Amino acid sequence: MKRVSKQEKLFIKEGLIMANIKDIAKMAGVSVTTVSRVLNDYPYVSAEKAEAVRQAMEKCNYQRNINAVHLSKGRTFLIGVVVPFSNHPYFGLLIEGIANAALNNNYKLVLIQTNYEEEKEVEALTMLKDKQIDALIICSRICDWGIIKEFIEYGPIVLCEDAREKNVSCTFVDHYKSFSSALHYLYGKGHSRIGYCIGRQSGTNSEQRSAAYTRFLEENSLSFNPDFIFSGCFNFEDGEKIVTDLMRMKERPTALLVTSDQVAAGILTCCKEHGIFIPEDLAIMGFDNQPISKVMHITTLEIPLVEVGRKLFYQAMDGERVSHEEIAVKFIERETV
Amino acid sequence: MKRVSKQEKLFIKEGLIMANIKDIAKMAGVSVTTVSRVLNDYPYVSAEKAEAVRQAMEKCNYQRNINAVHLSKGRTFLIGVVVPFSNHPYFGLLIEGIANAALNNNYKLVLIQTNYEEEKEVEALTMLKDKQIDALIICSRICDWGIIKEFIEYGPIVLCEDAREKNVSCTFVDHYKSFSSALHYLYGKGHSRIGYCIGRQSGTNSEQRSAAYTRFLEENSLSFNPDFIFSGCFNFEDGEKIVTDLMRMKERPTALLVTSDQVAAGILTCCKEHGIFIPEDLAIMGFDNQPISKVMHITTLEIPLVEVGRKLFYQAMDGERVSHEEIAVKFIERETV
DNA sequence: ATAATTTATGAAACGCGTTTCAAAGCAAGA
DNA sequence: TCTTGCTTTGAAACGCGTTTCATAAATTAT
Repeated sequence: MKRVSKQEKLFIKEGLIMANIKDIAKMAGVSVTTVSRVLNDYPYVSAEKAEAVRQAMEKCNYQRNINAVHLSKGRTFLIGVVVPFSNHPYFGLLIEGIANAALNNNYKLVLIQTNYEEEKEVEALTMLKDKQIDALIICSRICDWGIIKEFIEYGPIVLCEDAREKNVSCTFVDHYKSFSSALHYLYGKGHSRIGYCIGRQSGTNSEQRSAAYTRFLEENSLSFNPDFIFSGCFNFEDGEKIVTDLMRMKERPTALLVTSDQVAAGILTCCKEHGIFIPEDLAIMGFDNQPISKVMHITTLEIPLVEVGRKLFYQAMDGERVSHEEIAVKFIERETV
Repeated sequence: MKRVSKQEKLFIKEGLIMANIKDIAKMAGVSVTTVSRVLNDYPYVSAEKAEAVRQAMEKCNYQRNINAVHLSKGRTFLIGVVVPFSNHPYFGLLIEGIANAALNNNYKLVLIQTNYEEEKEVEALTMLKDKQIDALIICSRICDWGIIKEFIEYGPIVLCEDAREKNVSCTFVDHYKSFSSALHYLYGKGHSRIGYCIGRQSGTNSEQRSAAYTRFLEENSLSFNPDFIFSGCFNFEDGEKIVTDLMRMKERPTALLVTSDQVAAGILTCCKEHGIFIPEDLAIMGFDNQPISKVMHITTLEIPLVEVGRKLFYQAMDGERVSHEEIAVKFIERETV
């Protein structure tokens, strides 16, 4: 046991060296147990001893080492959030909802931006295993379910996709249902050449949309044209490429179902520049009801993303129970169809 | 010292109870020091002992407790990032730059969304003090410098504002200079009734812009009209309110300097709907050169935000040195002036 | 009056990994 | 031959806080 010199005692008292709980105990004339009790608002400490502890802490500007607390308690009050991109309105809104709920519950976010690389997703899962985060929310992923399920035993994992057949919690939109209803709405408006724009073609959400589209075509005896499917559509600026592609096509869709209002807004803006009239030449329907859709009068389906984020957080906190929450999608009719 | 029962040994071997370093040492027939040496790629371990350790770890699916590692080593490989909003393109790009650099250097981000509340900013600073994060990047703040400087002793703090006169590192745009040059450009194009749109009126960056505007008016003997300054402009949809305000004004600016391309795009879109011609009736100049500015042909000043984020990260990693990096702003002329 | 409960305190063990220092053997250099 | 440096290993101390269990006194309930 290293003996503390007089010089070090002086430094600790003046806050030049960080004091530890033993220093505080000695200075206050109590045991480390009593100091810990004061720190953790435990009832059985006399008022005078509690005050002595508080004064010692203030004199030394004491701050406990949080890693020691985490080791002892087995919790870090950090929650991991996996997103493919930070700079994207959809995920920005999810993060906002999660972040606000987290701060209201004394949790902090660890943001893991994956760029849709499996290795990064596994890093996030490993943080759960090595106890660096108390829970993990996966907003979008590329890794197989088989990988995720190996980590469930280490802590709560929550998905932002339909996981009703899996033993993890989720908050999700039934994309098959909402995509189908949007397709039927467009069909009811007289459209039979309908295309759609998505971010990527893999993933649970995208598979559901694809299935809905295929089913829709069959039900209505419509032929499938692969050129009517546009992927890689994430941001406003991606609308430009879609319009360029449309201009080149002999046979064009007369309606586009676009899985992001931002992209829909980009398409709309570029169509105006190229003399394509909306909705006469091309009807456009968005998703999410982001603020930009109101400004530009885009017909859309509303998903309350901040609220989804909030629910994801509370599911992650409820580590005892697995729950599956479906989010209702609301139809917002404006001027683009 | 608690004696481990035969049942517990079996559970550890089968991975039903998490093994600790002592279990691995016993199973491999070495000391915990040797196990730690293997874990940390220390050279002085014989090949056969290293292999025995590795096999024991694999058999138990061993994962060390990262909080114990952090306690021992005094580092968590977490970096705090303070942003006012998650859902905003400017901060989204900064975070993207920081996040990519962080992952390339084995660091993870702890995202603290403050909604411009001082209390939240102090929470972030406290994480530095209690050793939960190794460094802190403040992208935008509301708290006084007096608060920040009390935390410098606990670890590296990096600001995204001009902090050349302070003992913290920063990566910044000289907003006085760039705002001045933009004002002079508009003046040179014949405009004397020039307004500007900003997010908020407080903060280092905003003060510099305000000073540049005041100086510009004086130099050119132009009168100050408070109605020409629009604040609360963060997103595309905020453009709508600005255009509504413009329509009500008797005396309107003939040019607008807008501190975000997103807002400029929103203004542009709404002007078109209200019969205001760009640039004939109103010239618009943006900032950042976000992708949307190219699609909509907005004249702008380019700030490479992803690169700024990257630089902020590397400054935070260089805890030994204080550095101040000015970012050059590049003029991009398009069609809105 | 006796038993049970509450209040208050502290020594020591506990969580789990890292590091220091001692010890021993071997090889190279003076 | 002696000294120095390298290689290898492990016991014990260290980091810093939390919790358990023992002890004693005071208060309340039977």
